[in-house]
Amino acid sequence: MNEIRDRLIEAAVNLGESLGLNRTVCQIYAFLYLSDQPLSPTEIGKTLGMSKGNVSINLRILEQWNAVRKVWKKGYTRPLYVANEDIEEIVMSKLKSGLEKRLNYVKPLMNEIKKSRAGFVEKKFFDEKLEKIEKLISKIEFLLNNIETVKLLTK
Amino acid sequence: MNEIRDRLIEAAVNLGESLGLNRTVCQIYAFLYLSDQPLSPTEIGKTLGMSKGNVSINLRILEQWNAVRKVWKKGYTRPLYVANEDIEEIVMSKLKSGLEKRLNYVKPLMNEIKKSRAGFVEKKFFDEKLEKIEKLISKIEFLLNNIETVKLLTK
DNA sequence: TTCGTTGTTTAATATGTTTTAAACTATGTT
DNA sequence: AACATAGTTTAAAACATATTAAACAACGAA
Repeated sequence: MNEIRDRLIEAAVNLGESLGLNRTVCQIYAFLYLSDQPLSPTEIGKTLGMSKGNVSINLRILEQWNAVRKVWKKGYTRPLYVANEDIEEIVMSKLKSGLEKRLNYVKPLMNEIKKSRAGFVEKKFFDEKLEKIEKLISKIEFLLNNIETVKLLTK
Repeated sequence: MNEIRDRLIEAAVNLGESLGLNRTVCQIYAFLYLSDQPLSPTEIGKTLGMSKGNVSINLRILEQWNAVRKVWKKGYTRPLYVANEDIEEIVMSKLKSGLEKRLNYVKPLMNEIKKSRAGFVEKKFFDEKLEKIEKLISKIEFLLNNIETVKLLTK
Protein backbone atom coordinates (compact mmCIF):
# COMPACT_ATOMS: atom_id res chain seq x y z
CA MET A 1 0.00 0.00 0.00
CA ASN A 2 2.65 2.47 1.03
CA GLU A 3 4.81 1.34 -1.84
CA ILE A 4 2.15 2.57 -4.24
CA ARG A 5 1.99 5.87 -2.43
CA ASP A 6 5.75 6.22 -2.64
CA ARG A 7 5.77 5.54 -6.34
CA LEU A 8 3.06 8.11 -6.91
CA ILE A 9 5.08 10.60 -4.92
CA GLU A 10 8.10 9.80 -7.04
CA ALA A 11 6.05 10.40 -10.18
CA ALA A 12 5.01 13.78 -8.80
CA VAL A 13 8.63 14.69 -8.14
CA ASN A 14 9.38 13.68 -11.68
CA LEU A 15 6.64 15.90 -13.10
CA GLY A 16 7.50 18.76 -10.79
CA GLU A 17 11.09 18.80 -12.01
CA SER A 18 9.87 19.74 -15.47
CA LEU A 19 8.49 22.91 -13.89
CA GLY A 20 11.73 23.60 -12.08
CA LEU A 21 10.43 22.61 -8.65
CA ASN A 22 12.63 21.01 -6.04
CA ARG A 23 12.25 17.47 -4.77
CA THR A 24 11.08 18.31 -1.28
CA VAL A 25 8.31 20.64 -2.32
CA CYS A 26 6.87 18.00 -4.65
CA GLN A 27 7.19 15.20 -2.13
CA ILE A 28 5.41 17.16 0.58
CA TYR A 29 2.63 18.31 -1.70
CA ALA A 30 2.05 14.84 -3.13
CA PHE A 31 2.10 13.25 0.31
CA LEU A 32 -0.50 15.68 1.63
CA TYR A 33 -2.53 15.29 -1.55
CA LEU A 34 -2.65 11.52 -1.11
CA SER A 35 -3.44 11.66 2.60
CA ASP A 36 -7.02 11.44 3.80
CA GLN A 37 -6.33 13.62 6.85
CA PRO A 38 -4.42 16.76 7.80
CA LEU A 39 -0.84 16.10 8.84
CA SER A 40 1.70 17.73 11.10
CA PRO A 41 5.18 18.79 9.96
CA THR A 42 6.63 16.13 12.25
CA GLU A 43 4.64 13.35 10.60
CA ILE A 44 5.58 14.63 7.16
CA GLY A 45 9.26 14.72 8.01
CA LYS A 46 9.21 11.29 9.58
CA THR A 47 7.42 9.60 6.68
CA LEU A 48 9.40 11.27 3.95
CA GLY A 49 12.70 10.93 5.79
CA MET A 50 13.74 14.54 5.77
CA SER A 51 14.83 17.02 8.42
CA LYS A 52 12.24 19.13 10.17
CA GLY A 53 14.01 22.26 8.99
CA ASN A 54 13.54 21.17 5.43
CA VAL A 55 9.87 20.44 6.02
CA SER A 56 9.39 23.83 7.62
CA ILE A 57 11.04 25.78 4.80
CA ASN A 58 9.19 23.99 2.03
CA LEU A 59 5.81 24.05 3.74
CA ARG A 60 6.24 27.81 3.87
CA ILE A 61 6.90 27.87 0.14
CA LEU A 62 3.86 25.71 -0.60
CA GLU A 63 1.74 28.00 1.56
CA GLN A 64 2.89 31.04 -0.37
CA TRP A 65 1.84 29.32 -3.57
CA ASN A 66 -1.51 28.50 -2.05
CA ALA A 67 -0.78 24.85 -2.67
CA VAL A 68 -1.31 23.80 0.94
CA ARG A 69 -3.13 25.39 3.84
CA LYS A 70 -3.26 25.14 7.59
CA VAL A 71 -6.18 23.58 9.45
CA TRP A 72 -6.72 23.77 13.19
CA LYS A 73 -7.92 20.80 15.13
CA LYS A 74 -10.03 22.31 17.88
CA GLY A 75 -8.25 22.58 21.20
CA TYR A 76 -4.81 22.56 19.53
CA THR A 77 -2.79 25.66 18.79
CA ARG A 78 -0.40 24.05 16.35
CA PRO A 79 -1.74 23.84 12.81
CA LEU A 80 -1.89 20.73 10.65
CA TYR A 81 -1.60 20.87 6.88
CA VAL A 82 -3.74 19.78 3.95
CA ALA A 83 -3.18 20.03 0.20
CA ASN A 84 -5.34 22.33 -1.86
CA GLU A 85 -6.56 20.00 -4.55
CA ASP A 86 -6.80 22.27 -7.56
CA ILE A 87 -3.34 21.57 -8.89
CA GLU A 88 -4.18 23.12 -12.24
CA GLU A 89 -5.07 26.41 -10.64
CA ILE A 90 -1.81 26.41 -8.72
CA VAL A 91 0.38 25.49 -11.69
CA MET A 92 -1.35 27.89 -14.03
CA SER A 93 -1.16 30.87 -11.71
CA LYS A 94 2.49 30.26 -11.00
CA LEU A 95 3.19 29.97 -14.73
CA LYS A 96 1.23 33.11 -15.38
CA SER A 97 2.85 35.30 -12.75
CA GLY A 98 6.30 34.06 -13.73
CA LEU A 99 5.86 34.90 -17.39
CA GLU A 100 4.19 38.22 -16.64
CA LYS A 101 7.17 39.30 -14.57
CA ARG A 102 9.55 38.60 -17.46
CA LEU A 103 7.34 40.27 -20.03
CA ASN A 104 7.09 43.38 -17.92
CA TYR A 105 10.83 43.52 -18.14
CA VAL A 106 10.99 43.21 -21.94
CA LYS A 107 8.10 45.42 -22.93
CA PRO A 108 9.36 48.81 -21.75
CA LEU A 109 12.72 47.92 -23.26
CA MET A 110 11.09 47.38 -26.63
CA ASN A 111 9.38 50.75 -26.48
CA GLU A 112 12.57 52.49 -25.55
CA ILE A 113 14.40 50.85 -28.41
CA LYS A 114 11.74 51.83 -30.91
CA LYS A 115 11.94 55.47 -29.86
CA SER A 116 15.70 55.68 -29.74
CA ARG A 117 16.01 54.11 -33.17
CA ALA A 118 13.72 56.41 -35.16
CA GLY A 119 15.64 57.01 -38.40
CA PHE A 120 18.92 55.11 -38.24
CA VAL A 121 21.27 53.22 -40.44
CA GLU A 122 20.94 49.41 -40.50
CA LYS A 123 17.34 50.23 -39.69
CA LYS A 124 15.64 47.80 -42.02
CA PHE A 125 17.22 44.63 -40.72
CA PHE A 126 16.90 45.55 -37.09
CA ASP A 127 13.31 46.68 -37.40
CA GLU A 128 12.36 43.37 -38.93
CA LYS A 129 13.77 41.55 -35.93
CA LEU A 130 12.10 43.87 -33.46
CA GLU A 131 8.79 43.38 -35.17
CA LYS A 132 9.17 39.63 -34.92
CA ILE A 133 9.96 39.85 -31.25
CA GLU A 134 6.95 42.07 -30.64
CA LYS A 135 4.72 39.58 -32.41
CA LEU A 136 6.05 36.80 -30.23
CA ILE A 137 5.46 38.84 -27.09
CA SER A 138 1.90 39.56 -28.01
CA LYS A 139 1.31 35.89 -28.77
CA ILE A 140 2.54 34.93 -25.35
CA GLU A 141 0.35 37.61 -23.79
CA PHE A 142 -2.63 36.37 -25.74
CA LEU A 143 -2.02 32.87 -24.44
CA LEU A 144 -1.69 34.13 -20.89
CA ASN A 145 -4.93 36.06 -21.10
CA ASN A 146 -6.66 33.04 -22.53
CA ILE A 147 -5.45 30.42 -20.14
CA GLU A 148 -8.84 30.55 -18.46
CA THR A 149 -10.45 29.86 -21.81
CA VAL A 150 -8.15 26.99 -22.56
CA LYS A 151 -8.95 25.54 -19.17
CA LEU A 152 -12.64 25.72 -19.92
CA LEU A 153 -12.08 23.98 -23.23
CA THR A 154 -10.33 21.11 -21.55
CA LYS A 155 -12.79 20.59 -18.74
CA MET B 1 23.81 50.36 -30.79
CA ASN B 2 25.53 47.45 -29.16
CA GLU B 3 24.13 48.50 -25.83
CA ILE B 4 20.65 47.89 -27.19
CA ARG B 5 21.71 44.50 -28.47
CA ASP B 6 23.16 43.62 -25.10
CA ARG B 7 19.99 44.60 -23.31
CA LEU B 8 17.91 42.52 -25.69
CA ILE B 9 20.21 39.59 -25.05
CA GLU B 10 19.81 40.13 -21.34
CA ALA B 11 16.04 40.10 -21.76
CA ALA B 12 16.31 36.81 -23.62
CA VAL B 13 18.38 35.32 -20.81
CA ASN B 14 15.73 36.51 -18.41
CA LEU B 15 12.94 34.86 -20.38
CA GLY B 16 14.95 31.70 -20.94
CA GLU B 17 15.46 31.26 -17.22
CA SER B 18 11.72 30.82 -16.79
CA LEU B 19 12.05 27.75 -19.01
CA GLY B 20 15.01 26.46 -17.03
CA LEU B 21 17.60 27.32 -19.67
CA ASN B 22 21.12 28.36 -18.80
CA ARG B 23 22.57 31.78 -19.41
CA THR B 24 25.03 30.81 -22.11
CA VAL B 25 22.53 29.00 -24.30
CA CYS B 26 20.21 32.00 -24.26
CA GLN B 27 22.97 34.51 -24.89
CA ILE B 28 24.29 32.61 -27.88
CA TYR B 29 20.88 32.07 -29.39
CA ALA B 30 19.85 35.71 -28.93
CA PHE B 31 23.14 36.97 -30.32
CA LEU B 32 22.80 34.85 -33.44
CA TYR B 33 19.15 35.79 -33.75
CA LEU B 34 20.01 39.49 -33.71
CA SER B 35 22.91 39.16 -36.12
CA ASP B 36 22.41 39.80 -39.83
CA GLN B 37 25.10 37.30 -40.81
CA PRO B 38 26.36 33.85 -39.85
CA LEU B 39 28.95 33.91 -37.09
CA SER B 40 31.88 31.74 -36.02
CA PRO B 41 32.27 30.30 -32.53
CA THR B 42 35.28 32.54 -32.04
CA GLU B 43 33.32 35.70 -32.79
CA ILE B 44 30.53 34.57 -30.50
CA GLY B 45 32.89 33.88 -27.64
CA LYS B 46 34.76 37.14 -28.08
CA THR B 47 31.64 39.30 -28.18
CA LEU B 48 29.85 37.58 -25.33
CA GLY B 49 33.00 37.29 -23.24
CA MET B 50 32.96 33.56 -22.66
CA SER B 51 35.45 30.75 -23.17
CA LYS B 52 35.55 28.91 -26.48
CA GLY B 53 34.89 25.65 -24.67
CA ASN B 54 31.69 27.07 -23.32
CA VAL B 55 30.63 28.30 -26.76
CA SER B 56 31.37 24.91 -28.24
CA ILE B 57 29.36 22.96 -25.66
CA ASN B 58 26.33 25.20 -25.84
CA LEU B 59 26.33 25.52 -29.62
CA ARG B 60 26.08 21.73 -29.64
CA ILE B 61 23.07 21.88 -27.34
CA LEU B 62 21.37 24.51 -29.49
CA GLU B 63 22.00 22.39 -32.56
CA GLN B 64 20.39 19.37 -30.93
CA TRP B 65 17.32 21.48 -30.22
CA ASN B 66 17.30 22.65 -33.81
CA ALA B 67 17.58 26.20 -32.56
CA VAL B 68 20.68 27.00 -34.58
CA ARG B 69 22.22 25.48 -37.68
CA LYS B 70 25.51 25.44 -39.49
CA VAL B 71 26.08 27.25 -42.78
CA TRP B 72 29.13 26.85 -44.99
CA LYS B 73 30.73 29.82 -46.67
CA LYS B 74 32.01 28.44 -49.95
CA GLY B 75 35.68 27.66 -49.93
CA TYR B 76 35.75 27.27 -46.15
CA THR B 77 35.50 23.95 -44.34
CA ARG B 78 34.66 25.36 -40.92
CA PRO B 79 30.98 26.07 -40.44
CA LEU B 80 29.45 29.34 -39.28
CA TYR B 81 26.23 29.47 -37.32
CA VAL B 82 22.83 31.09 -37.75
CA ALA B 83 19.73 31.06 -35.57
CA ASN B 84 16.63 29.27 -36.72
CA GLU B 85 14.04 31.98 -36.34
CA ASP B 86 10.94 30.05 -35.39
CA ILE B 87 11.41 30.35 -31.65
CA GLU B 88 7.85 29.25 -30.98
CA GLU B 89 8.38 25.98 -32.79
CA ILE B 90 11.54 25.33 -30.80
CA VAL B 91 10.03 26.19 -27.43
CA MET B 92 6.85 24.26 -28.08
CA SER B 93 8.56 21.11 -29.23
CA LYS B 94 10.89 21.16 -26.27
CA LEU B 95 7.98 21.65 -23.93
CA LYS B 96 6.06 18.88 -25.61
CA SER B 97 8.79 16.27 -25.57
CA GLY B 98 9.65 17.10 -21.98
CA LEU B 99 6.11 16.64 -20.76
CA GLU B 100 5.55 13.54 -22.85
CA LYS B 101 8.54 11.86 -21.26
CA ARG B 102 7.17 12.47 -17.77
CA LEU B 103 3.68 11.38 -18.68
CA ASN B 104 4.97 8.16 -20.15
CA TYR B 105 6.43 7.50 -16.75
CA VAL B 106 3.20 8.13 -14.83
CA LYS B 107 0.69 6.47 -17.11
CA PRO B 108 1.80 2.84 -16.84
CA LEU B 109 2.11 3.35 -13.11
CA MET B 110 -1.52 4.44 -12.93
CA ASN B 111 -2.65 1.35 -14.81
CA GLU B 112 -0.66 -0.92 -12.57
CA ILE B 113 -2.11 0.71 -9.49
CA LYS B 114 -5.65 0.37 -10.77
CA LYS B 115 -5.19 -3.33 -11.39
CA SER B 116 -3.43 -4.13 -8.13
CA ARG B 117 -6.08 -2.32 -6.16
CA ALA B 118 -9.20 -4.01 -7.51
CA GLY B 119 -11.30 -4.61 -4.37
CA PHE B 120 -9.44 -3.26 -1.39
CA VAL B 121 -10.05 -1.56 1.91
CA GLU B 122 -9.70 2.24 2.00
CA LYS B 123 -10.69 1.89 -1.62
CA LYS B 124 -13.15 4.74 -1.86
CA PHE B 125 -10.83 7.53 -0.81
CA PHE B 126 -7.90 6.33 -2.85
CA ASP B 127 -9.95 5.75 -5.97
CA GLU B 128 -11.23 9.30 -5.83
CA LYS B 129 -7.69 10.60 -5.79
CA LEU B 130 -6.61 8.33 -8.60
CA GLU B 131 -9.52 9.45 -10.71
CA LYS B 132 -8.59 13.08 -10.14
CA ILE B 133 -5.00 12.41 -11.15
CA GLU B 134 -6.14 10.64 -14.28
CA LYS B 135 -8.32 13.54 -15.23
CA LEU B 136 -5.40 15.89 -14.80
CA ILE B 137 -3.19 13.70 -16.95
CA SER B 138 -5.71 13.58 -19.74
CA LYS B 139 -6.13 17.34 -19.59
CA ILE B 140 -2.40 17.81 -19.99
CA GLU B 141 -2.42 15.36 -22.88
CA PHE B 142 -5.28 17.18 -24.49
CA LEU B 143 -3.36 20.42 -24.26
CA LEU B 144 -0.26 18.80 -25.72
CA ASN B 145 -2.17 17.40 -28.65
CA ASN B 146 -3.77 20.75 -29.26
CA ILE B 147 -0.74 22.93 -29.06
CA GLU B 148 -0.81 23.18 -32.84
CA THR B 149 -4.39 24.38 -32.64
CA VAL B 150 -3.58 26.92 -29.99
CA LYS B 151 -0.76 28.19 -32.14
CA LEU B 152 -3.10 28.60 -35.09
CA LEU B 153 -5.53 30.52 -32.91
CA THR B 154 -2.86 32.96 -31.91
CA LYS B 155 -1.42 33.60 -35.34
C1' DT C 1 55.76 19.64 -43.56
C1' DT C 2 55.63 23.07 -40.05
C1' DC C 3 53.46 26.49 -37.52
C1' DG C 4 49.70 29.33 -36.12
C1' DT C 5 44.78 29.39 -35.61
C1' DT C 6 40.26 27.42 -34.61
C1' DG C 7 37.27 24.00 -32.52
C1' DT C 8 36.47 19.96 -29.15
C1' DT C 9 36.92 17.40 -25.00
C1' DT C 10 38.03 16.80 -20.24
C1' DA C 11 39.20 17.53 -15.61
C1' DA C 12 39.07 21.21 -12.27
C1' DT C 13 37.09 25.27 -10.57
C1' DA C 14 33.50 28.31 -9.57
C1' DT C 15 28.76 29.19 -8.70
C1' DG C 16 24.22 28.22 -7.18
C1' DT C 17 20.80 25.39 -4.89
C1' DT C 18 19.06 22.12 -1.61
C1' DT C 19 19.39 19.89 2.70
C1' DT C 20 20.85 19.33 7.18
C1' DA C 21 22.44 20.17 11.98
C1' DA C 22 22.13 22.82 15.63
C1' DA C 23 20.93 26.91 18.14
C1' DC C 24 16.87 29.23 19.20
C1' DT C 25 11.75 30.16 20.03
C1' DA C 26 7.19 28.72 21.06
C1' DT C 27 3.97 25.55 22.93
C1' DG C 28 2.31 21.74 26.03
C1' DT C 29 2.56 18.90 30.27
C1' DT C 30 3.64 17.84 34.90
C1' DA D 1 8.25 26.93 37.08
C1' DA D 2 10.69 23.15 34.94
C1' DC D 3 11.02 19.97 31.52
C1' DA D 4 9.71 17.85 27.17
C1' DT D 5 8.12 18.29 22.54
C1' DA D 6 7.33 20.80 18.16
C1' DG D 7 8.54 24.40 14.84
C1' DT D 8 11.67 28.14 12.90
C1' DT D 9 15.89 30.11 11.54
C1' DT D 10 20.49 30.27 9.95
C1' DA D 11 25.15 28.85 9.10
C1' DA D 12 27.49 25.08 7.20
C1' DA D 13 27.68 20.77 4.43
C1' DA D 14 26.28 18.19 0.51
C1' DC D 15 25.03 18.20 -4.05
C1' DA D 16 24.24 19.73 -8.74
C1' DT D 17 25.23 22.70 -12.61
C1' DA D 18 27.73 25.87 -15.34
C1' DT D 19 32.12 27.67 -16.74
C1' DT D 20 36.78 27.69 -17.52
C1' DA D 21 41.56 26.26 -18.50
C1' DA D 22 44.36 23.38 -20.63
C1' DA D 23 45.43 19.32 -23.29
C1' DC D 24 44.23 17.66 -27.61
C1' DA D 25 42.64 17.35 -32.62
C1' DA D 26 41.53 19.45 -37.08
C1' DC D 27 42.35 22.73 -40.39
C1' DG D 28 44.68 26.55 -43.26
C1' DA D 29 48.59 29.20 -44.64
C1' DA D 30 53.34 29.58 -45.49
